[in-house]
Amino acid sequence: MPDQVPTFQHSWIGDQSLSGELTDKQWKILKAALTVFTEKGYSASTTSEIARVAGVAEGTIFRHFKTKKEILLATLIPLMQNFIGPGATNSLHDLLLENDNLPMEEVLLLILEDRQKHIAALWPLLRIVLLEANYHPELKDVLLNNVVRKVQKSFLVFLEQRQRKGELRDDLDVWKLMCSIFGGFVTYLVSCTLFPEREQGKNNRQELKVIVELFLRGAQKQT
Amino acid sequence: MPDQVPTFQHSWIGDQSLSGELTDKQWKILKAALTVFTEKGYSASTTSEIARVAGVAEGTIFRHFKTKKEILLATLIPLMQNFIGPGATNSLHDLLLENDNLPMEEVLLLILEDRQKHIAALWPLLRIVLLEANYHPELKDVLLNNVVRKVQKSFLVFLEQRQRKGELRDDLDVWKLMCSIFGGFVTYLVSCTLFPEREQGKNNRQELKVIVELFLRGAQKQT
DNA sequence: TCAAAAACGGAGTGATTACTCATTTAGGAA
DNA sequence: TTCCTAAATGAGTAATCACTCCGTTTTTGA
Repeated sequence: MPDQVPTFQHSWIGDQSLSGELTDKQWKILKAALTVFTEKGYSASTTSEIARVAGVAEGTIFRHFKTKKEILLATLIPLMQNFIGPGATNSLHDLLLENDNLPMEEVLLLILEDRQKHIAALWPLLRIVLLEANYHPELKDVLLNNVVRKVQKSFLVFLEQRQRKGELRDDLDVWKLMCSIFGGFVTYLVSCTLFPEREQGKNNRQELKVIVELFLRGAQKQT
Repeated sequence: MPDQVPTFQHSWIGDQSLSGELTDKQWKILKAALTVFTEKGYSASTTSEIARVAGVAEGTIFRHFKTKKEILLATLIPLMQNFIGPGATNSLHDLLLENDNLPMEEVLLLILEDRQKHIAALWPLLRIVLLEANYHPELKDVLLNNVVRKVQKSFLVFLEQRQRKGELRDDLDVWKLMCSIFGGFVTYLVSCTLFPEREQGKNNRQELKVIVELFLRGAQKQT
């Protein structure tokens, strides 16, 4: 059997994303684990394959991690805490600071375009996190508290500011407004991957503009 | 080890949902398989546990199904074709026929309430279907063609009718309108399960009304 | 009523699993 | 060079996996 070449390169992972103090071997193991888990899911992955991909002996793996599950957690939890979470909020935060004076419509478009690129780049990682969070409560906790809640908070603050400026209706909960734009956006992303034929040849920015406009017509203060 | 009592009872499955011609044993096996897969996922489930839950010998399983994967497909594919798919479209179809004369807002509210109940009742089944579709293309195909596309079509027809009546804007694709209401609705459902504390004590119907109103303000023809 | 056929049971198969452990290797200090 | 220690190794282990085989029981049909 020939060696399989991993189809998914984790080029976006910096050394600091997994943990501060990692030996060369630990680093190789976690990177290999991420590759294998990403391709087959946790249950269908084997420690022997992780060892093979990492280029170390199987015994070495269990010198650094007590169990297979510990490998999963040691891989995904630091990535959520140090990479996915900060990556999601920092970029959003900067974007909001820099464009505070722009009209709502343009800021939202910038945000959605930025998020779309970000999600696309991280998709293999996000996919395995979302899937495995269903079976491992430890992952679900970290996902909720270090990613979901933080992104929510940043975005809610932004919407509340705009609400105070009078650019958004104040007769209903900002949460509902967030659900509306978030839902429309995610549904568009899903629709792009499930039905690529539908979105082919269309201008992505134009499509995002429609989503923003549809949201704002519902969410803006009545003139 | 004491026998485990399945925590998820598939009381909603009718005999005809899985297949027309099933022996008693086959029926027991598929029901047990569904229970076990639902709890642990496909990869982490074992044929010996399925046999135990079904109350048959492990050999009996492989008399009826060649492989473990065949059990998965024989369980989920008929359920999608005969139960999830029809259940989703029939109810929608009836509801639209009966309330053709009602204003858009009320019909949408009825639809969302109906869908919410339906999804809640089927959730354990839908969950395993959505999760395993990520790893088994055969499931993904059936899910797309026998569930997603059919629901879409029914709903698109409804929206197009209302568009022709002048109740919805005709300056943009109905698809976008569908994405908008669908996204807002699904996001609300997800938010209810992820953050139950947020929705506790609130009137569900009232919350759905807000979603509908938010959508319609964006999607209705400007007066 | 009875023989042929089909269904069933459960011990058993080799392969594979997560994980262990005695041994080897590597690298720095004396 | 010669230790010493910690890291790395890979053959090995018991358990478990999906799946088979064959004797027994049940069903079928005439």
